Amino acid sequence: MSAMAWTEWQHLPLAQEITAELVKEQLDGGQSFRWQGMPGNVWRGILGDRLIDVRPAHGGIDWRGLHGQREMESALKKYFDADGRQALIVDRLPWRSDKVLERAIKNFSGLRILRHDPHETLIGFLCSSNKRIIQIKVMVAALARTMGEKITDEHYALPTWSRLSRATDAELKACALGYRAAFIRGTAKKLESRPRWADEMQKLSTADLLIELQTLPGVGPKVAACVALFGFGRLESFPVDTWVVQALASAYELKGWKPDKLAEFGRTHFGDAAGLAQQYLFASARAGLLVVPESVASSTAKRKPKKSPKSRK
DNA sequence: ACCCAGGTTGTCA
DNA sequence: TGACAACATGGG
Repeated sequence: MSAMAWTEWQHLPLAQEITAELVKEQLDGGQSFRWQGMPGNVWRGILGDRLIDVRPAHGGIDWRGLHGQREMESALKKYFDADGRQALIVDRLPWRSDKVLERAIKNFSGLRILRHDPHETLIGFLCSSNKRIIQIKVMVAALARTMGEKITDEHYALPTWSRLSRATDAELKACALGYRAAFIRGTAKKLESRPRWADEMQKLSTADLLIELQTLPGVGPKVAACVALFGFGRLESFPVDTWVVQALASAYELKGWKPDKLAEFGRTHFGDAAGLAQQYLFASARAGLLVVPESVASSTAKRKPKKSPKSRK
């Protein structure tokens, strides 16, 4: 394809207003690894085999896509929760009795869990261990460029599990996955013969889904929780990563708790939208905006200040 | 040069 | 079960 043929910009109303900062947090804050920032608050991303631009606009978002791509608007409506279903769910969180959560929600008011494709989510988070978000994006883009279908000269869809199962050592090496290459290949070997794996897993309860996902190589409790949350829309799934460990330790006085215990705390304390709560806490912690209760603040104030991980991104 | 990164796995008590 | 190092790679 020589020149990209874009449609005209079109408007998609969203049930709740969205700011440029929220769009950035949602598209580039660790939920997705397939968007890149462009001039003018525009974000260019790949949804399946579609190349799409979006930008915040009054009352919703503006978007455009390449001519000939199918079902772009319906895909975006689902992706951005245009109906506003999550607003009702956020209100069910225990923010009335939880000052930390209340503040975290206010910090990123309107933040949503994007409804991603399971395949894309699984690939992304298989690459996520011991990597920063920016580096995960590089690895995922390399996988697409090396083995995916071309959309434009610069944009590629993600490869299928069937294709990934046939990846050569050289192809995987070119993606700079490190030890994660074995995760991708191992999971590909298990899923290449299950083209309907996502549909099959969607039928499972969330508890069973998490167990099923963890049978895949490279998928432990945290990656499974992320895939369930972002890829399968299970808003009760509560991923515990390094940021959440820090956040819960400092703001909820849960120092020394191990991840599985923290996950249990998250599920019971935050309830059926624990994953949404997690995302507000995650975003607030990364932005250095997490509120620490007085009792904790006073007890830690005497300790020598330790370097906060927020200085890097 | 050294430390860390949206963790998982294998290996020892 | 539970703690702990190893794991590849890149950036600060």
